[in-house]
Amino acid sequence: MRLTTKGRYAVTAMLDLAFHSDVKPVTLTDIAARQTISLSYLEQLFSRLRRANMVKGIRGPGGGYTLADTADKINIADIIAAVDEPIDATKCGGEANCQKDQSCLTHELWMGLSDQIRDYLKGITLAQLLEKHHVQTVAKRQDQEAEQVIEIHRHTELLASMNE
Amino acid sequence: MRLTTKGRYAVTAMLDLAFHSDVKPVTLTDIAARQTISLSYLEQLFSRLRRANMVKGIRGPGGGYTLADTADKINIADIIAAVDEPIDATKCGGEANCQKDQSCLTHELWMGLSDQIRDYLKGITLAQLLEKHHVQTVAKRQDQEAEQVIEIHRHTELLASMNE
DNA sequence: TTAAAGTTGACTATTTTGCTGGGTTAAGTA
DNA sequence: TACTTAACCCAGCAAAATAGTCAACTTTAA
Repeated sequence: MRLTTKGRYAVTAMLDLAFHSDVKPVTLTDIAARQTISLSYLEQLFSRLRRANMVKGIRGPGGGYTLADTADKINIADIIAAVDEPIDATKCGGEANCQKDQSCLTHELWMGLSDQIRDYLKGITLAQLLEKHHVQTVAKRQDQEAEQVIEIHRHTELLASMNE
Repeated sequence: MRLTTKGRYAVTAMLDLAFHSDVKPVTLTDIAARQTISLSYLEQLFSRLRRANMVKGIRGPGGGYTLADTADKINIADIIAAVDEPIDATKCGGEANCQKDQSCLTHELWMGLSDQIRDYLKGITLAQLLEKHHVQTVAKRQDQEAEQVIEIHRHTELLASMNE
């Protein structure tokens, strides 16, 4: 279990999704605007999230992403695991330096600790995070911000189409 | 609080140190041999650990490193914090993208989670890890292995000196 | 004094991050 | 049917982090 900015992005995006996907699918473009994450990077992350069956992609107009399950059944550990490479057998597995399994056992020590953190994060769901008060206030604020951005975007598009 | 291989190396090395430093200071060379971590990388890590007052360096022959405090007073969170860069103000702090503090509040959500993990790891000490049975068995096995390596090392040195 | 050990800094290679930009494909809508 | 909107899928790239190398220097026990 690693904890990096990549995982943070994924959790943030999933939380945004959980907050907005009740009514209709949410486009990555919207999430990108609200959370100021690049669209292409979001695509990469959601590609993994989709393959891990955390979200469902719906194509075409009116499409977007929805959670594959209810928010109370999606935990943080699974989100992070979905976007992170498994650290698979870093030096072990093969013969490499590790003579037989000796050095690998050292890793197991860390893994034990790592497992405990994983268990801890498994106990936290998106639903629990949504309940937090400040998450709601921030999300609402971001909605308002994003509307302005989309407004400007539409305006720009309009001007562009007039110049053609 | 990030969790990467860097932090894992540091925790592993500190645990090795805690296990061996009762009698006399432990050299990085020994830790490197036992834990198969490159000596130079260990030097970098211990440079930070020393500046964070986690360990004491003792120079000269018979020198090495010892814990700066007893094993029951050194927790995992502090070890990781010592070797990791603080993620200081990634995008926030300055004006950058974050309009005023809006986006920064999103980070606070994650930081809350991050703080909880930190608190959790603060509750785990080196002494607690040492008590675990399999840690002791592995450590002993590594001692035996390392002796063989040192044996071979001495043998090679001897041959080298004979060729001069 | 001298050699063993720690200490420091600069430098390199590799991997991971985060991102850009180019497409293709599926599904609604005019 | 044509067009649009979105997901999906690549290939590559720059910056950062990771992991390690090398060389010089300092301290101190023997």
